[in-house]
Amino acid sequence: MAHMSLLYGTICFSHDSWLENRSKGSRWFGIDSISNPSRYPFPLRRRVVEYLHDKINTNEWIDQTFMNFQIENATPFLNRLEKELNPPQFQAVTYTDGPLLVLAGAGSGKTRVITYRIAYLIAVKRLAPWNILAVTFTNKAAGEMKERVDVILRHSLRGLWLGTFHSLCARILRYDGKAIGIDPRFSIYDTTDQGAAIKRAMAVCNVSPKEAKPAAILAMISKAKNRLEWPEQFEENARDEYEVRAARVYKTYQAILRENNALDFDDLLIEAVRLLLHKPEVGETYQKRFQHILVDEYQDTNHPQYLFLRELAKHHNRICAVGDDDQSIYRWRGADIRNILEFERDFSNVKIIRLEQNYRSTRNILAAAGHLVQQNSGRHKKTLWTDKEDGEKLGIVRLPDEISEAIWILNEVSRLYTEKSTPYGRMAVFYRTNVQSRLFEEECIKRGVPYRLIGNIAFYERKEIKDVLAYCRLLINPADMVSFQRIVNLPKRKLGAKAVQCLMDYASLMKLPILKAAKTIREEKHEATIHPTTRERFYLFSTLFQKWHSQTKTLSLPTLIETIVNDCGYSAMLEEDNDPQSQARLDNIHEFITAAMQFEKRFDAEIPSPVDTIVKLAAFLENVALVSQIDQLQEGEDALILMTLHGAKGLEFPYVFIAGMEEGLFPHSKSLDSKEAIEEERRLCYVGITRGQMRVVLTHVESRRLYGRSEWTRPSRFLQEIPDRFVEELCWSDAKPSLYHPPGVMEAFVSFGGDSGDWRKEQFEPGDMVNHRSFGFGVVLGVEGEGGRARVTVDFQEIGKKTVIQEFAKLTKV
DNA sequence: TTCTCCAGGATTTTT
DNA sequence: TCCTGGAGAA
Ligand SMILES: Nc1ncnc2c1ncn2[C@@H]1O[C@H](COP(=O)(O)OP(=O)(O)OP(=O)(O)O)[C@@H](O)[C@H]1O
Repeated sequence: MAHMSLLYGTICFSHDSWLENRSKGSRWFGIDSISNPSRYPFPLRRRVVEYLHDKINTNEWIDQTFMNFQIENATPFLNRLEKELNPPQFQAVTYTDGPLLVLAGAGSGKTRVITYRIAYLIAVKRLAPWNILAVTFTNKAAGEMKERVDVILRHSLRGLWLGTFHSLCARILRYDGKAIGIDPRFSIYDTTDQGAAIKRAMAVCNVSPKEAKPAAILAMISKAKNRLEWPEQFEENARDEYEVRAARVYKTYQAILRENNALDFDDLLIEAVRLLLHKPEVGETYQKRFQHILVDEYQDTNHPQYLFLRELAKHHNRICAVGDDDQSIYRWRGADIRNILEFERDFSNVKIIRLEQNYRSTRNILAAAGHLVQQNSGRHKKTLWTDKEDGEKLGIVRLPDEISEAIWILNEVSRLYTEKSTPYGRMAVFYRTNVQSRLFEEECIKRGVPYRLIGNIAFYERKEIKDVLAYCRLLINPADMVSFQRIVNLPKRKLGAKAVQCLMDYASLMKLPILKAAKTIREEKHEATIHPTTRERFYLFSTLFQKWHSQTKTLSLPTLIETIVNDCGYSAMLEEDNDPQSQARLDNIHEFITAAMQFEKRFDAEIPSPVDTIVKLAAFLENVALVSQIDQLQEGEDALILMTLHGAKGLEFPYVFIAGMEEGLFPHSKSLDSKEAIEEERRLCYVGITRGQMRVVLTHVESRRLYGRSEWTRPSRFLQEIPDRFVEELCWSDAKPSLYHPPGVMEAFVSFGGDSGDWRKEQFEPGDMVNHRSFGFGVVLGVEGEGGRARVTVDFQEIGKKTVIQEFAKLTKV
């Protein structure tokens, strides 16, 4: 993540013309292209190095003259590589004569190859980090890789471009997007923001949300963008009336984004591609610069990403991609498997290396996964072997319902923890859909098992955080109407929907940034649609931003955000209202401010020259916009990992539980009617199983509750596709599960087997103040049932409303 | 303009 | 089952 901040080194903000020039942002937020390093704010020596690097491209000269890298003699390093890599891996790391594709199964060390290859290029091939571009699937993977390379090399990686496609494209667009008319202050719109924009677009086009779901239109637009179809072509290709109207919405949507100076996730990619394709002088700079390109998880790249790579690799033709077609699980969002299958055709003189030794899993796990994925058609046959022992067979457990499923898995987790001293962090529970996480979470809470829930509602998608972010974004990008609309009346400022709509129309008409419109509308004598007092309120609102903007020179980043939160009345609003969630919201905001503080620390460490806080804010926002959910995984904390199967990609755990192995859930009901979709689900299962190092357990239930309705289910076909000899059926206790257990009975049964004895006979009543071991204080709202088995609903100060089982929660009256 | 209540839809996966 | 958003009243 630290690398993110580098790109802001050259951004300059000028205070004089704030709010001005929506389209010619350069004056306000001028960014020097990397091709013009004359204003590079680094110490002189670096500046010269990079300048020359760009101009003459000779590493040797740079090395001898300036580089302060302390790389030992290359020979010990090579010896080390030979020791830590097997021969094909070694070959993949050291082959540098042309395009290279590493096609290999799970756990064969593909990521390891990328990591060592970066180190090799720097240490042995004497490339400057500056000349390397590496792409990973998540920011977390990028961070880890950077750390690994750091450890291997022990020298500065400054200048190395390592990140996700989205973050790298954003970076390029901030530098050079202005060549294709993109203001470098652009906001990045996530799904929620897109929703707001598409609704507006639909309103403009007279398409009601009833006849077409906004999400469906967005999906169509995203698909079109993945094919690089602009609204015009999309309209030409429209096959029916519906698509014609969709095309109109698409066009309007794009216009709105542009007006707001915003890009959505897809735009980041396709605009970067457009830049590279249509501005050869810009493209060339990058093509020359990146002598080596490395890509992990290549099987899940989409068409724009492929074009991005193809363009960048044009000059040096040295691209190294690694991937596994059996692990392609993102075709539903446009990933194109042809990228990896036709790699040989796409680049010239391609060398293909296969890795066949798996270092991760036991034989049973590997064989089970292998047999499963063999059911798929049209795949590359791969050999995968291991010199590990057979290990335990895969466990398959049948349970009566989803509650006992959670109980069973947590029993197992607790058992591993107490009996085998397995740290929680070495165990993970995977599931197909996010809803499933809830029961596991509740069960963890009941038992006091520390857990880490990955995904679901990402921290930065929480309401309160998005609100604060909207204030920040508006401060950076005064044209951002989606952010404006979000917070202009939050806290309440008596600025209702109608008035806001009028102002936005006015801003569009006058081609003014929305914030500027809010400011000037007061003086606008001819604008009769908005009441003068309302105009005054808009003006008042705009002065907030003016004030903050004038403070960006003096305040630190966290203080600035704190000032914003206080000045705008947001914290007061939360403090005053009686919603039990408010305290948790405030805490989240503080956590956000702490994150800003940490970010600033890293930023300052990387960019020594003083930088205006608003630049840091911009960098921080970008960092925030592009973090993915998996990025929440923290090292060093011992907690059970809960996540979707998709999130599990690229990770490994000694103990893996996969829950919900039922037809209609996994494979998901929406995938049942197409062979391709089923095969993708099967690959997902393959990915899940191959995450396991020592033991994998698959659970399924007889009946599952969905939307409050219980459904009978059938075991997933994937269970049958694993040959019996790799599997053992487990019972959830010594007794054979009978056909039907009411959930309460199950729970009681299990709880007596576990560590009980601590539950009290104490009776709670609504209104009682109680204390909970991990949730702190709260007020009882309601009680259901009696004694230790009672379900007590408590409104906790810290985390809000929760229902707990008395005997597990260890509640005490205060 | 804001608040409250009710209906109806949702959850497949995510940068 | 829970949440969102729309409609209608204050
Ligand atoms: N040559 C090796 N010697 C020892 N361990 C290795 C070797 N190569 C890889 N490993 C280990 O094997 C495990 C899997 O490696 P890695 O994650 O790089 O595989 P991968 O092919 O990227 O896996 P996947 O595609 O399933 O995500 C890691 O724990 C890694 O440290």
